[in-house]
Amino acid sequence: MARKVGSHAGTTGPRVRAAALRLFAREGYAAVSMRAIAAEVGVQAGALYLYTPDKQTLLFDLMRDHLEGVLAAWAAARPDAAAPAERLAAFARFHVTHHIERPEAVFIAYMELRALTPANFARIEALRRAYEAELEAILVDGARAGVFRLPDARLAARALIAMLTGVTTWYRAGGPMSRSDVAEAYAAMALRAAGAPG
Amino acid sequence: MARKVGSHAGTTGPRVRAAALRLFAREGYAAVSMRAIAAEVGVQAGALYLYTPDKQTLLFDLMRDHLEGVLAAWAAARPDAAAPAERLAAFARFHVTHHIERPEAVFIAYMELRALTPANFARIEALRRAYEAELEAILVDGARAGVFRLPDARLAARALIAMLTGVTTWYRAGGPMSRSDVAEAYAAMALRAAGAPG
DNA sequence: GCTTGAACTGAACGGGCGTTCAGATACTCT
DNA sequence: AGAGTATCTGAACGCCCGTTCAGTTCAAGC
Repeated sequence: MARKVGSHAGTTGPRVRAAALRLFAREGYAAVSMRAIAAEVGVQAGALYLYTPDKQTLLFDLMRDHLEGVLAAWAAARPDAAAPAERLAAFARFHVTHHIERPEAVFIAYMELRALTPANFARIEALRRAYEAELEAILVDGARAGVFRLPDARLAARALIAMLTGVTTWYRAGGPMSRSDVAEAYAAMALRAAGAPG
Repeated sequence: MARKVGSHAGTTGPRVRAAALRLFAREGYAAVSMRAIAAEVGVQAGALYLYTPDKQTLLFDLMRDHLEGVLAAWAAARPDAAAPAERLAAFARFHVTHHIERPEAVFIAYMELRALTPANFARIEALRRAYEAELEAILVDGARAGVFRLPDARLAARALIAMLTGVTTWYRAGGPMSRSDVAEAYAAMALRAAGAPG
């Protein structure tokens, strides 16, 4: 037996990545075998190697795609001309709504860093720092303008990102709060944490 | 060859747990073999089974000890009679200073939940909820007294714990900030995020 | 100093791992 | 219709996994 009916790289490739995303998030990279991913797709393990050179690259590609997606989406949503408080609120709302929609990718990007080879880790870290720098720039601008009261912009950026990202650990669709309710609540807390007046 | 010179269960047992803690934190539970832990201790893999019934229990014990330690330390430090704002500041300072000292245990307790069997997971989750409830009670008291402005106490408790725990992902001893500097900065942000006046 | 039991070794168990590859089949293009 | 190629199978490679256990050695108590 060999090629399957209806098989097509254009559909199998995405299904491989989707299965890997789901399984890596649920069980962890090290605990997921290529055979398990293949079974989820409905294929033998060897077939996966038509779509990724190896397991490590599969993980790396998922992380890179996620982080590049976050950066691109923020670049498109970013209100450049607004005042710092408005920019911070926009960032918080964006971060929560974007992350709440893709908890699996978020989980992987933050938890499987240690599973990356050093070279791949460096590339992912650079993307993470670039995103963190976006928030830090807002905080620095606001502190300079005297509208934020912060102990330290770098520390505050890290604290706020941790707070905002934490939403993915508990939010489940179908609960009492809508996504925009949650985003608004987090944005209000972020503004207050930054010492914005109001 | 068999028993080693100077061997003693009173020293090997703790060394097994210490090695497991370090390796689980660095590589992840699934990626660490019993043979790797044994090598770290300077022993053969079979000897580990004098100190733990199996690998799963080793992980569970590390998590339980950590969480019970957090709860006990907070129970000892907790200022019961103080006003909500002072209690929140105390909680934030305690959480940051306690967690900053044991980043490996914190990492494991938050990242390896998925590696637990369902029964063990339930027991660990109960401890985590008990700790979260401590913070939530402070927030509820403060909101009732009108001294905090919160969207939702449960959401705020989760957001604040995520923010405070995030310190372990970046703080390294020997940096420009002392541990108490960091704890103070986080406590100030937590108070502001809760809407405390000042 | 001898005995006894605690501490540990080294080998083995069955099984799963990531990856490769020759061969078989289904689709596509002419 | 036939050729060529993209897609997938199934078996195999060497290696590592968690756990068990008979046997060996050290340390402690009499």
